Amino acid sequence: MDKPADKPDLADAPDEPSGMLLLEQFLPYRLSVLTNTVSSTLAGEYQARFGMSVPQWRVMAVLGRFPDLSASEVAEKTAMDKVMVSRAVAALIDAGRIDRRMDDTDRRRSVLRLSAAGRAVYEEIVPVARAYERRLLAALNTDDSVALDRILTQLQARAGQLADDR
Amino acid sequence: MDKPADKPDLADAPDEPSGMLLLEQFLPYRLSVLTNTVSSTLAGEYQARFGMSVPQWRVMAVLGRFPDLSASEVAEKTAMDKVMVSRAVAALIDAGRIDRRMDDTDRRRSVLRLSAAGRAVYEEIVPVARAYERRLLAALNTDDSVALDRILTQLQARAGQLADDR
DNA sequence: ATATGATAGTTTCGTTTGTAACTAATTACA
DNA sequence: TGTAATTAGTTACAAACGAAACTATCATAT
Repeated sequence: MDKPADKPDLADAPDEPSGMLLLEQFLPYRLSVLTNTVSSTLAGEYQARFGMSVPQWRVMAVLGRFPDLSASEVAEKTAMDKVMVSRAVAALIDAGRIDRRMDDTDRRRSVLRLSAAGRAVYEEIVPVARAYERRLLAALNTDDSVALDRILTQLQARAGQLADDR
Repeated sequence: MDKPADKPDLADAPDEPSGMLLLEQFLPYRLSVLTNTVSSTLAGEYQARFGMSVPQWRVMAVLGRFPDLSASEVAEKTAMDKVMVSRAVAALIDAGRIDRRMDDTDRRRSVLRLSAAGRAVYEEIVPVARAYERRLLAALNTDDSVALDRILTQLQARAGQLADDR
């Protein structure tokens, strides 16, 4: 109560006058820059080689792990919306990388899985993706790696709540 | 090498067979989902109220802190490319939120700063942005907050390197 | 049965974005 | 000097995206 409310402990933080915002210390901004760097670098690895977009790769990634999902199940697991899934699926079918068959008991649904060619591509990309992640995480010591896992889980949960209460 | 490779127990178990990739544990994916959640929630706060896009807000944020930058200096500080800065600046001038004057000693450059109206908007948004960040970080304990700051710095540095060696 | 509403997925349309080409001004240097 | 190479910033065009409208099928209820 007696603490002067506007003198937070700025000791090791570069100054940030309370009427201003230092973009380079602002968490949403830092996350955005990092994510852009990471995902465009990683995307570069498979875009050039396989002509595949990020949404397409996400669809393949989830079908590689969970075969026989419907498009909306894919949407749920990839955090993509159904329009984007629809377009990615169309392109992947066109490229012969996934197969679709209609569900007999519900003819609105279709069931998706990697084709043989699709699985071959998947199995080439997975090690590349893992290698990238490994090189990235090599920047952290073991404790920080563990902390990051926990932190991301907590931030995502909170960010989800904050998005909901509006 | 002799490990039994085929446990048919793929259900929901968080193990990650080496030929597969569990999207929900993959760092680039988790970063991407978190960033989308965070920045669309935050953007919602000022888009509705001020009709301002994310790129526009970034330009204002950096000009609020560092007046009299050129467009390319803004680009550098915001991690945006010059085309996007050009468009955001045009819209902001149009909305009367920033002023531009030509540099006398180099007539290619122009020098940008918030107008009075722009500063008023800036001063309304800053507390909203800070409040959001504070609520987000409240999900973490002090140690993890400190760790996150360090981790983001290290990951960004590494991601930058990895992006360069290609 | 048939009307109502919900769900799966696609198409359409306007906006945003990225790449490349462009204009204009400045610097390098021969 | 004068010509080539850089740099600041804009414009043009095509691809990517999100929101909303749409088609088709299924579920529910009267």
